[in-house]
Amino acid sequence: MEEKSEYKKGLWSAEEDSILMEYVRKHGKGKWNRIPKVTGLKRCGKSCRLRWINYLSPGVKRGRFSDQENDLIIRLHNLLGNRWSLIAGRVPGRTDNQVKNHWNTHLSKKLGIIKNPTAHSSQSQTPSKSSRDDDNSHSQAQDQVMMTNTDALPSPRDYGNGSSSRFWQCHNNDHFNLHTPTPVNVLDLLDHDHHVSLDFVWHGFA
DNA sequence: AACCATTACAACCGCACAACT
DNA sequence: GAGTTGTGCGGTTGTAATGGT
Repeated sequence: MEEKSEYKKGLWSAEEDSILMEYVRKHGKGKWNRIPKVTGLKRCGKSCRLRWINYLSPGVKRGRFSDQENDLIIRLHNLLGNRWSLIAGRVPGRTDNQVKNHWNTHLSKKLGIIKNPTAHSSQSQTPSKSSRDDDNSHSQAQDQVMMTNTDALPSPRDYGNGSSSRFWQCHNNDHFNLHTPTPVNVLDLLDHDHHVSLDFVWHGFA
């Protein structure tokens, strides 16, 4: 479908950003694949969408994560696992990509969670997609953190993978109602029903 | 000052699903 | 119903920035 080198890759320039912002201002979000045709921008629609969502969108908060945000993310991760979009949906101004990166670079280290115990080198995990099959099989260290009732919840991966979160959220609507406009306060659930104590997690945190 | 290692973040890739034709 | 397109998600990779020697 797509020509091999038709689209540019790598970091976005300020000029490209302004083109994309102008397009969204005029046409609104969506139909990302039309952007290169309409604007002449040498970026695929997928890249445009990502750039907008993660960087250009006015609602995106930038800069350091606060302690409150860290705490929130840890709690939500205990509850939801790697459902980054769901977690990000509960952290105002943060995108799933930001949350995911922050978790992988900061929080997982601080919590002593080792992603892939066999692949010890920092970068070179085996790139096999098989990780999709067992990515919810938390490390032992993480299991220690998982002192919630979430084991009683169906694993999102039990329903397949990829966008299974949609399916999952439907099945859990009666439980958490995660994506409704007036959602149940997940933290309340955590505090009252799951008794997640993060004191042990936070000792040593800055 | 120069080099190397590490960190933090931006971006890409592949997959899956829903909507549309 | 089958095929195509658009979108969203999570994992992974690339690279700029920073720190240490």
